[in-house]
Amino acid sequence: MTNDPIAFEFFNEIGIIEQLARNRFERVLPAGVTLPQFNVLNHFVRLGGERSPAGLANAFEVTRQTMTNTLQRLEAAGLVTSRPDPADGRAKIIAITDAGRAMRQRCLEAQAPLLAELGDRLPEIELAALIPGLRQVRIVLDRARDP
Amino acid sequence: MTNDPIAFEFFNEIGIIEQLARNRFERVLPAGVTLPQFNVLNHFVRLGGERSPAGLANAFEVTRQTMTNTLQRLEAAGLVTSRPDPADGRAKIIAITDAGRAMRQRCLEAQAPLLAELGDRLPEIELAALIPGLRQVRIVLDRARDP
DNA sequence: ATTATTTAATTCGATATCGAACTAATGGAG
DNA sequence: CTCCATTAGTTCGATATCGAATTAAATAAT
Repeated sequence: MTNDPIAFEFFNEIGIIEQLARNRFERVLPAGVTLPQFNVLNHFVRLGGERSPAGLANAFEVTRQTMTNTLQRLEAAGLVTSRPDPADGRAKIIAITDAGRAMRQRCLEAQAPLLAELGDRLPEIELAALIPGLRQVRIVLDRARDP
Repeated sequence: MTNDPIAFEFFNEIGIIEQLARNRFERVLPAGVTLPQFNVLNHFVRLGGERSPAGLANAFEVTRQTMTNTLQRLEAAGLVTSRPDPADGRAKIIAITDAGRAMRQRCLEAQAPLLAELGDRLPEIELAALIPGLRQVRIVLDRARDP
């Protein structure tokens, strides 16, 4: 149908899927919480401990400016706290609050029906089969960053 | 490592890849042209003819508001033209200009080195193997839209 | 020890994107 | 024909995201 390079087709599908998935996820999240915000809360709950803004930016592959923005909104909503790093005058230390944990839980519950619905339509086996290949692509792209 | 649902892992990889790929694409585009803008120009050149804003919005899976925004920027830059649809008083008809075609060509040339670099690191065979699965996921997600 | 480079975080301006709400035109139900 | 629901396009406000530039602190180089 088209004779675009394979890479074009590939990234086209990726882009469309990302858009559709983000949209569906965001529509079921509790009011005021966005997907990037949820991802940060989820990160804290899953991995525990505290993190620097730069560490979070790195983990999510966004710039520090972007993470600053997201963290400011989370802090304004009382979902995370921020304190100076005693060991490094430039740095901050971000921690999740109890309200943040509760909100993350609410988000999970809100998403459960959506995940179940997707599970009906997309057998997990099919998704699982794609993950190793995607991970490899991600690693290659990641390694090819700015250097 | 984690015991998230498979779907979570999947969409996580999708999201990160999309972000990295978009970033790399945009950095090689000529100044003033963004990825969504290029995609519209490319669409016109590949498929020919004219299109309504709503048709373009549908093709790219974005809202009409978003497409209005992109088209206004393209028109301001002289890369597309807009005229009323004689058959429907509400509608517009968008067409690419010669400048738009030239710009699309410049974008392709600017991206060639990047595609070549990716080709070195990501054998096309691997990408090609993932495409059918991705397409299926995309179709399922697309079908599950707003109803 | 002084200087230069790197790193952390931020601010600013731009674009994309969505949802909500609006206007105008179309088209179908009575 | 009249009224109402639908559709096309737009405007507005919010969030995410990046690149560029700034400030301050840490680290390396000399």
